[in-house]
Amino acid sequence: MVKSKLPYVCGIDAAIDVVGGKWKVLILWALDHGTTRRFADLRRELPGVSEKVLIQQLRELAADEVVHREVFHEVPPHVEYSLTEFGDSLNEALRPLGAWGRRHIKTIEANRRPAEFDIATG
Amino acid sequence: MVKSKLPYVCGIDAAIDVVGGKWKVLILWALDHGTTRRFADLRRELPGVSEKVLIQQLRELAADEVVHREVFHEVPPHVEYSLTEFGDSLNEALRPLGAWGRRHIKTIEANRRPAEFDIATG
DNA sequence: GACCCCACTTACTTCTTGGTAAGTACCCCA
DNA sequence: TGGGGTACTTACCAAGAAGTAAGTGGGGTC
Repeated sequence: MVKSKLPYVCGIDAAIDVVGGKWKVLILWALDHGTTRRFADLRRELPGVSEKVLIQQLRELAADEVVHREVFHEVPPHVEYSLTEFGDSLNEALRPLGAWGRRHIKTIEANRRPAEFDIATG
Repeated sequence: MVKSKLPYVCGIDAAIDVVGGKWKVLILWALDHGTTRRFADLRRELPGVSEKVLIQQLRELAADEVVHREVFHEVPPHVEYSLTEFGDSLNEALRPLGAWGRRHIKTIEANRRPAEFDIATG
């Protein structure tokens, strides 16, 4: 995702900057409805993400105050990730866009791979 | 902007793929409310965009059936860009996200430049 | 004839993002 | 003592998105 230059010229610009990483909306989705997840849980829920990138995006979301990171100093210690209220409001704002994408996902995919076939290649 | 791998795992993934270029939401905004614009108009309305990137993003939006490109074979010939109905529905779906970004733009900007000052540097 | 506008196209470079793979440090269990 | 789990960090590399700059080919204007 391409970062917009600051200052943002409009709200969408800013919002997409927050949400534009390859795995960020998926992380937001995984933490929806007040869900709490550990680092290793998220790894398992996002097949294909590397540890490096997952941490990177979690840190960025935390820096944006969208995700809350809490360390539990128990034995053994662990870390829990959840949405902040701010993150929750972001997820709400994303819902119409998600619905649009879901509604048109076939069209979008088709336009994105004009060289491929939808039928099985023999 | 980072492209998601196909097939998309959720609608947001797909939508952000359509809208994720650096200038795309700005183009969508410029063409909002049935507005029609020429290439040169858009260049002027998006200060900082290069011709190469503007055309590239217009072509991608057209390939996604979000933007309509019409050539007028008059003398002199020219080209007009406008939103399709599909693009219009996308803009509608983007509005809540835009409102969220606008509401929190100060917070987002502040979190995005922790090393800079908001007061003028002397 | 020189210059501007329109709508691009092309070649080259840089910068950012993400991916790969390995290492760290600590704990528990058998 | 070897293996597994937790939560990272680090270094290196590749792909792609965007930026720069120049060229194209038409027309119209002074």
